[in-house]
Amino acid sequence: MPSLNDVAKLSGYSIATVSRVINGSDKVTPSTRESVEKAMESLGYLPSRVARRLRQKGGLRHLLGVILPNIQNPINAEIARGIEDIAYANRFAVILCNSDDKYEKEKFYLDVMRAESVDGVILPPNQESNAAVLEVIEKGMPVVLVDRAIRGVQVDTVEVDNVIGAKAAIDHLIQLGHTRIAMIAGPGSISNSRQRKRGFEKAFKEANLPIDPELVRTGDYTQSTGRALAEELLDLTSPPTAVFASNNFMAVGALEAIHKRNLRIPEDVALIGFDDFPWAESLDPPLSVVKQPAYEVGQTAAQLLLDRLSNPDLPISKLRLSPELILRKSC
Amino acid sequence: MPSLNDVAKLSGYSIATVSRVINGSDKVTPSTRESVEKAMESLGYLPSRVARRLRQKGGLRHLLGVILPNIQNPINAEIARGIEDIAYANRFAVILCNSDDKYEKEKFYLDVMRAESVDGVILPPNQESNAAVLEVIEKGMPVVLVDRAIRGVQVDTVEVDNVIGAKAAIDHLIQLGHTRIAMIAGPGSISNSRQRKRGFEKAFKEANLPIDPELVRTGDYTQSTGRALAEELLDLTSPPTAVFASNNFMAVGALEAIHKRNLRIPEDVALIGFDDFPWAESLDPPLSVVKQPAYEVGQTAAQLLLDRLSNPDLPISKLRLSPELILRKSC
DNA sequence: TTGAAAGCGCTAACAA
DNA sequence: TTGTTAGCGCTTTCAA
Repeated sequence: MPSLNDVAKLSGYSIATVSRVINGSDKVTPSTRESVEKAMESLGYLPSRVARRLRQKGGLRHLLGVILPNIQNPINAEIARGIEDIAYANRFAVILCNSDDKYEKEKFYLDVMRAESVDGVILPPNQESNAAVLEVIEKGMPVVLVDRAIRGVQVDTVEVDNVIGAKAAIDHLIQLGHTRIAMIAGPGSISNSRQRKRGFEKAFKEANLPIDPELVRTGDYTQSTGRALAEELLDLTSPPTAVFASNNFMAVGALEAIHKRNLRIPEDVALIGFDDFPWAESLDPPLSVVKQPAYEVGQTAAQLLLDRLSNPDLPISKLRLSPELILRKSC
Repeated sequence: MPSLNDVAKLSGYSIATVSRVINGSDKVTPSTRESVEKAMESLGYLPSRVARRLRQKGGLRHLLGVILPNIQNPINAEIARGIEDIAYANRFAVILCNSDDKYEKEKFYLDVMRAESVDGVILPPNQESNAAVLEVIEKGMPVVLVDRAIRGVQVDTVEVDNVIGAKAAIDHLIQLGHTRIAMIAGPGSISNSRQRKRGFEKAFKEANLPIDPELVRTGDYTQSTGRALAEELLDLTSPPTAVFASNNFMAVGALEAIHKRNLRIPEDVALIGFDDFPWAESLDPPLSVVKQPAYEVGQTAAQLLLDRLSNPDLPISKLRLSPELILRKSC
């Protein structure tokens, strides 16, 4: 790979002048610029981002770090895409990692981000990783939290209003006349999961309806626990007439369980899930969901990070985007 | 961020010695190692991957570049995950980019990869980008192609046997007694799409069945063209009794079109798609598909790249993994 | 076993 | 407007 030096030699100018041409300095004669550019062209020269990052301590490195639980979850893919589109528009590249919500992986990748001196990191922290995230923030790394919040620090955050989203779903179910509404909740260690449960409870409270603790089960956001817990629920002597699943995978699991028992949806059991996905419409029946604006979450987070990089003194933003209740045929 | 120098000062040794400790050289006294490690610990020192990449021209940079069309396609997410799991196991980080199959984006990201001096790049080339990909390969960058092949170079490639996969689907349909089988094909510019069409044709040929050109339509791998083309097909005076869609999105689009006309599946129209996805089982009816081993493709490609890095003289591998026909309820 | 010093490719301060 | 030079954090000879 040709270096600055090669270009300098070929063009007959110094490396400083070549550097100026690259960086678009206006202190270069047009004719100089032209011959330098010609030299770069003929060598197929490309400035090394690595050398640049090493040197230019103040400036932008044009590299973002993104750590998500699992890119195979459409919600994460949407967030990643939102981030990447903003990044690309600003000529940033993205190091994307999957943490599986495992502390060890998240810590490893956080270290990678530091070691790569990325400009900033976007991630949804989980409870266990808070310490590692906190440490990175304290070390001065710009961080934007998405989807999940963290306590004890002031840091840019883009969340979805999970309480409102869950409440809207339950409100609708109650309006439909349901009183025995089950919730397949997510892990208590994840803040969005706790919030969705709170929305569930709030809806009951406002409607002056009692919650049957037997109808509230906790899964781990996978399809298999969704199925298993729905089966438990349907086995109850007094089973629920409606089920609210706290994420996309568990909703599909619940759907499978209901089908397996040949129950009609929504006549025998109504079903509503949190998280929309490209095939929700084509399910049997088309699944009603609370749709989070995941793509916008990604976009907003990336923009927030970029803004912070160009202006570190900006006040901290804590954004909360609104989910949308999409009624299809399952309730 | 603390540097080598800081550690050297604190520990009282030179930067060379500290470097040796970091790199696990055996030419360091245990007691020296211990005090250096203590210094690193107390400073929270992390070697800069950037500086290391700049200096160490021969060695591994522990950074991979991956360029995929769109991470929101589950197939790409699976490939990405396969790559990442192998990368993580070997302590590599991954720069992941979405090209949207656009030449401009692919070129930009290819430049980024060079500029970041990644160890190697994994990508599915599209026809237009071949020149850019070829250039990168010629510049000496290790490249592994996935999913799509390229002509005119010897380069490591991991493909899926699309011809066999498509043929298996059509064979099955023919066995079921179908003769008017439609194909919703993908763009001719993408090699896997051409291969799937070839599989379709081959099945007809072997069965001594004529292909009605009216039943072969070309879409662009999106849900909307899948729907539109399926509608065209169903509007025919002599409509098909079975439809084969060349990818997941178009299959779902076709499913929607069939539902919209209240046709029964598979009684009125049988449907089979290429590409499996997490919700195919929960569709109405559960969708029969040709499943590509996308996760394995990713894993294999990453392993191939890692092998090549550690041994550049390895012979070129051209692997072709087998897809699997998964029969559910739609045919 | 350890250290001094060169240099990877670049930016930026200073000089001319 | 252009060039010289120091130095970013590291690895790697070469010497001690």
